[in-house]
Amino acid sequence: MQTRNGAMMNIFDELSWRGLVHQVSDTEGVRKYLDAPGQAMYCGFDPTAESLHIGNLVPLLSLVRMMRAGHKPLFLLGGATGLIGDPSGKDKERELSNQDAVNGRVAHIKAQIEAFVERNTGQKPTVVNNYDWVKNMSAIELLRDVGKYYTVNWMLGKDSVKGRIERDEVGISYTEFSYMILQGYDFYHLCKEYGCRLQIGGGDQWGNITAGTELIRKKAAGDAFALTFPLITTASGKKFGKSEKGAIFMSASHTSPYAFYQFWINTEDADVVRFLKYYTFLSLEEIEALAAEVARAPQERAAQKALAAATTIMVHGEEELAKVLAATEALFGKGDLKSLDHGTLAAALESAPAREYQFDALPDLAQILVDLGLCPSKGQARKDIQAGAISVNGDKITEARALTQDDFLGEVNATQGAFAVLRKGKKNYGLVRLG
RNA sequence: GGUGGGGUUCCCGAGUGGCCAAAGGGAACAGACUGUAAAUCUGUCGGCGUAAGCCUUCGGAGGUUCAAAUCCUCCCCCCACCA
Repeated sequence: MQTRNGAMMNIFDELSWRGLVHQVSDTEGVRKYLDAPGQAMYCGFDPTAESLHIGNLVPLLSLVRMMRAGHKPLFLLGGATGLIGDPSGKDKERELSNQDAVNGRVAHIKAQIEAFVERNTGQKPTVVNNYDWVKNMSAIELLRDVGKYYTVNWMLGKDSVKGRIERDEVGISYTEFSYMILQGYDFYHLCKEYGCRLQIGGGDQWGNITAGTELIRKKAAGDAFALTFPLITTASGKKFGKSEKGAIFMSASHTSPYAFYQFWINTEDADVVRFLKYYTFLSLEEIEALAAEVARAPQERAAQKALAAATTIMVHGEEELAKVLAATEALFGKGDLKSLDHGTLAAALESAPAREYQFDALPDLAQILVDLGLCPSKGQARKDIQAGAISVNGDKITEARALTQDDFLGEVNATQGAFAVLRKGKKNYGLVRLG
């Protein structure tokens, strides 16, 4: 990234104008640290699910930005810490995950990070797993070589712990209480092995990160830095990253590229410029131009399209984006659904729910809507039909009726392979096939 | 350990024997308007049923009653104050 006068911009300053810097332990120290190329920094990802979700995108992307700026970030997988459970931001004790599950998730997330980084930098990332250095640590080592550097008094002052102790009905187990010293040790370990002196993370990670900077200061007699990101919220106050259907995952098997794209394209005007800064590599100038577009012609949604395209390419690649755009054009374009090329239509609906029936054993429409997951119950389906929320092949229907031969598109004269497109509201599609 | 107050449908919260599938608000879904936005207005919001109606639900288990979210008994959990 360059400044307006052409000089290379310090990556720290870039993160600042993008609005990604929340807290820094030593602003000048961090800027200086990042001035020289080839510096190491890290961020941890605990394996709480099989796939990362877009809540992980800011930290992940920040490490990628570091890499693109010539640094050497470390992507840390919490194979060990994931077994303990981070109390940060949690108001009650977590169930322990079983080890096989954690190992499985670590493998998935590792592959995911590698693919993501290679797509966006052309280089292989350095992925480390804290299980590798924690698994053989003895209790004596932990207590003598790590625990001795932490006073309980200091630990009790951390928000993650304080919140749980003040509410005595929840409490905190010794296990979760110890989480911060493990994460602290990670930082120390990476400092020693890779010369890593900067850890970044979400706003709730401040306590854990400073547990590391403390340990490094005391044990290694050197400085280390902490940087956290702000909590991302939407203008209307909703949690970012959740659609009505749940979290938006980065893996195509958890959230289809189509759904992923749709999530971003639906970003509110009031959020879109901010999100372009957070979630794309676009420059300040490019983003300012898009902001001007939003002000001039909001109905064009140029910024939303740019945001959705950039994030989809970043996570799923160009090829997937092309497919998603074709599907979006087919489903939201001006044309008549029925006149669309059937191949295009079928491809567009690839990730929509689909059911196959025998023509002479077709259930009633309400049941089909329930089968497709478009409506939660037959009663609700009937109400939706009455409310005019349901359309068949793009034609709105207002009373319950059975699907007839005329409703099916595809090979004429053949019931085999023919299909009908059901839609609820503007955005929910389902496919009925005859088999 | 003592005393007092509670646990209601996704969330908050009203309801103290029939008029209760249960007020109101929020969330959610849909319709209108727009731009696959926001705001606003409208409708829906336990299940089955075209409907009449039936079934399931008010922390849990029993009981009283023609009838219980509402009364009684026991149990579980939470909150507040005191010790």
